[in-house]
Amino acid sequence: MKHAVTFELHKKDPRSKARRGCLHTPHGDVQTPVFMPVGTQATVKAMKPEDVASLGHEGARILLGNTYHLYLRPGHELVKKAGGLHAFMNWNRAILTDSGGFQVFSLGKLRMISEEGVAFRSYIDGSRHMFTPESSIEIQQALGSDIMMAFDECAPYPADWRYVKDSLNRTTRWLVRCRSAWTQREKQSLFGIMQGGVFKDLRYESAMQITELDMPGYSIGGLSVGEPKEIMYDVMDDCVDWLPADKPRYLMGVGSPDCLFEGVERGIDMFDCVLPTRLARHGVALTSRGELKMKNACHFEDFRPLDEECDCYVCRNYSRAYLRHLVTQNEMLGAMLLSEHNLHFLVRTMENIRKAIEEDRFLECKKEFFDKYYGERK
RNA sequence: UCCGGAGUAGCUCAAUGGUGGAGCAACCGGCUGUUAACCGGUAGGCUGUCGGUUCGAGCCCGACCUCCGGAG
Repeated sequence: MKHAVTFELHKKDPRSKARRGCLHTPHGDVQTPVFMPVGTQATVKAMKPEDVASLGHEGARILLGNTYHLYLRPGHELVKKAGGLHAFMNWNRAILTDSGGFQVFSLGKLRMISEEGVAFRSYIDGSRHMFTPESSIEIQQALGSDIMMAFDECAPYPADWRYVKDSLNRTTRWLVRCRSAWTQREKQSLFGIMQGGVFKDLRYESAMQITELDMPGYSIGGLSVGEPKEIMYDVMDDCVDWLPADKPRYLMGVGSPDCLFEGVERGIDMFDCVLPTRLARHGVALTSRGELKMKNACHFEDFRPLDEECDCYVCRNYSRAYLRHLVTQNEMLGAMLLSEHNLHFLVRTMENIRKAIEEDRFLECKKEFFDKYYGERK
């Protein structure tokens, strides 16, 4: 049977594990490596869908939505009545939904994990709920995303070896149940998630278990949860080798511009992260010369654009002085413009990376980026 | 002019006669499968002025200055 989402590998970088490919989805093709903006509550915060669609030169091709949040509000049944998440939020390109697994971890105190699933209380009204692999898939099928994520447990850092081992084994058993509950195979795909914390033997164990299930794609979960970056890079480096080359590899929750380059170099195809939009709402701009904290007084009288090398709508029309004014006054336009710029910056950076891989100069592209990003500010 | 009220951080206000605080603003930092337009830190003061009472006054008393309200 043909899967809803297939991966086509176009090219491999001769001097690193970086690769160039394409995800074919029911809502269009997604060129990889790709950064996926996060739209947890059926919206990329402070952005109109049409503006997300015109980010960079090619536009964002895929977004994230979240099972946990949409289940609680407005409820997946309502989204289904609306015609699915695409119709509900007016986004006709691809959507990937997270399973709610991460919330199991991040909403720590409100949950209770068992073999069956996770009992938790709503952070909104304290009401009691239960997520199981089956219910997570049922919700994601109601949402109608192109790529569903398996229901997993993202172990915290630090966590001891024994706990992580038990956790990853349960996550694999949950994956088997997710796969059985997955019925709309011609419309939706399901990715498995590798866990194992920072323990390489456990990562290997997890990889062997999930790859045996022959999923359409695999993600690396449980990283970027507080461990030092060097450890994350080291673990990731091995994880990728244990995943099949003909399937997409998705590093969940990453990242910052430097992490994107490090991930691509190690063979990651997909990334998502709240960082660019959250930083934007908190007054920080990502630029080719590093982060700019727009609340800082040094931008008061600076009439240059955020990034003189950027061709986004914001940089073509607004000055740092104006953006600082908006941000310090807590005007919503400040969050809107910085969100648009930051997402454009990451989407554009990924476009540059894809082009560099095609031209066999990924490592040069990376060095050039880092020299500027961490070099002297202008 | 008279009566009343009020003067404390840049602003709005706390502080039984016993080491003057908070919120906001300012300045700085943090944020990685969004409970986050959030969280944290730093700085900022001859308590309107001058006298008096008291061991001790932002606080009690007097005068003056300024502002607000009322009356005329």
